[in-house]
Amino acid sequence: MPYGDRMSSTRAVRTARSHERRAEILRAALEVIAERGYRGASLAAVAERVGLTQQGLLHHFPTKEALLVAVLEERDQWDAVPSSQWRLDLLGSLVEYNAMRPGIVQTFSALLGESVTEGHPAREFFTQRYVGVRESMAEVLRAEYGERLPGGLTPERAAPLLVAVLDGLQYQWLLDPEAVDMPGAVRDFLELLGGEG
Amino acid sequence: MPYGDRMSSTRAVRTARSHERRAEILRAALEVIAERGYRGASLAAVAERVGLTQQGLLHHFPTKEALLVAVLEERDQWDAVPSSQWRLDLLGSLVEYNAMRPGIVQTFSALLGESVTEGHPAREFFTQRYVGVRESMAEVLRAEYGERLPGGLTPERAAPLLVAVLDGLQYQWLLDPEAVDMPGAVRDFLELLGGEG
DNA sequence: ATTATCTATAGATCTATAGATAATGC
DNA sequence: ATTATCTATAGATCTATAGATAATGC
Repeated sequence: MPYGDRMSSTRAVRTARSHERRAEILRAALEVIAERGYRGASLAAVAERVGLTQQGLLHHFPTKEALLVAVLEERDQWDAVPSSQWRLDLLGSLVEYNAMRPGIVQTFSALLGESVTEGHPAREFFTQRYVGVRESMAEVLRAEYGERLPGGLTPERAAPLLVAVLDGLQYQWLLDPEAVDMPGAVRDFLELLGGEG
Repeated sequence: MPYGDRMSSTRAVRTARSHERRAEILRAALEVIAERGYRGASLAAVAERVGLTQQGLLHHFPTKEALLVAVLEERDQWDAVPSSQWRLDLLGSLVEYNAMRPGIVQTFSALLGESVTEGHPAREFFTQRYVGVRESMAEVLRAEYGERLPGGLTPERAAPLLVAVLDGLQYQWLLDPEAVDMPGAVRDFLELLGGEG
């Protein structure tokens, strides 16, 4: 189908360019949100970072909220945690990796903090995300330990604690990286869950 | 000293009135910050809640930042945690109490989240607060268990975990109160720290 | 022809200052 | 006389819409 081919290859080029631009914008948005939060991030600040005017940016994302939604959807990175294939002893390494990317952690933490306020466009996203993350964590814990962890908890009781430790440590670490050994603390917690060794 | 007396009683009345007004404003600010965060909170919204114009409010607090500082200083409530007199088994009850005051928890959590962004006026406050809270928690743990907790951790290693659990659970609970038993989870964690019983 | 980007601009806000007026307490 | 509050307003922003112009790819 030459016609179809021409069409789709044309489109492919166009969307490739467009996707590139969108990706640039999303990267910039991620940075600006890390620095100022979503409410404090202006479209103009994001646009400037990719050499566009604010109105030029709105060609790619029709509203500020659409931009945030795209940022949230893009970032399965911060959903890299779960999946039934996961092994618990990878968690320490994952946190070590996060500790090398303070920007991402800061964007995530700023958005999570804002999301508890009323009418925040990320609220539903985070609510659903935590439902899923708790379930996945419980699965991972069950795969590792069965119905009862060495520490005595069921996977379902341990999961929210594990998630809370990860999130809570991020705030302490972002505020005072020198004072908090985030990966070390996570490993401490895993040992606590898993019994003496 | 009749003169001194008259002076101070006059002042006492004035400051009493003024303090009352300031307290009203701080309460309103707490609410508005819970709903919209600090950056999203407008002076006009706070003022309206106490029946003032925005300019009238600025008579009591000269800038928006001064208002936030006053809010943070006022709230030793969220610093009610530490002190060497504390007993660890009160923590569950404290969290139970917090679970009945979602407004306060939400204000705290929204501010903590925002505070990791650049140039946020609460950043230094939270950084210092966590240094102190970790130290106090370590002391409390040491008073209870000595140099080594039953779970195997030192007080200094356990303290950031305990604090992280408290903060992290608050976000999960604020987003989905039905799904998260915050006081129960805290008690689970305390048992984990303290060994089987 | 379509897509990307720009200029112009409307319409809301927002913080903060200046200065007038009312209320309070000697 | 001091304190509390108000009106008026400056000066910045901010998001979003309308419509023109440039670039891209048939």
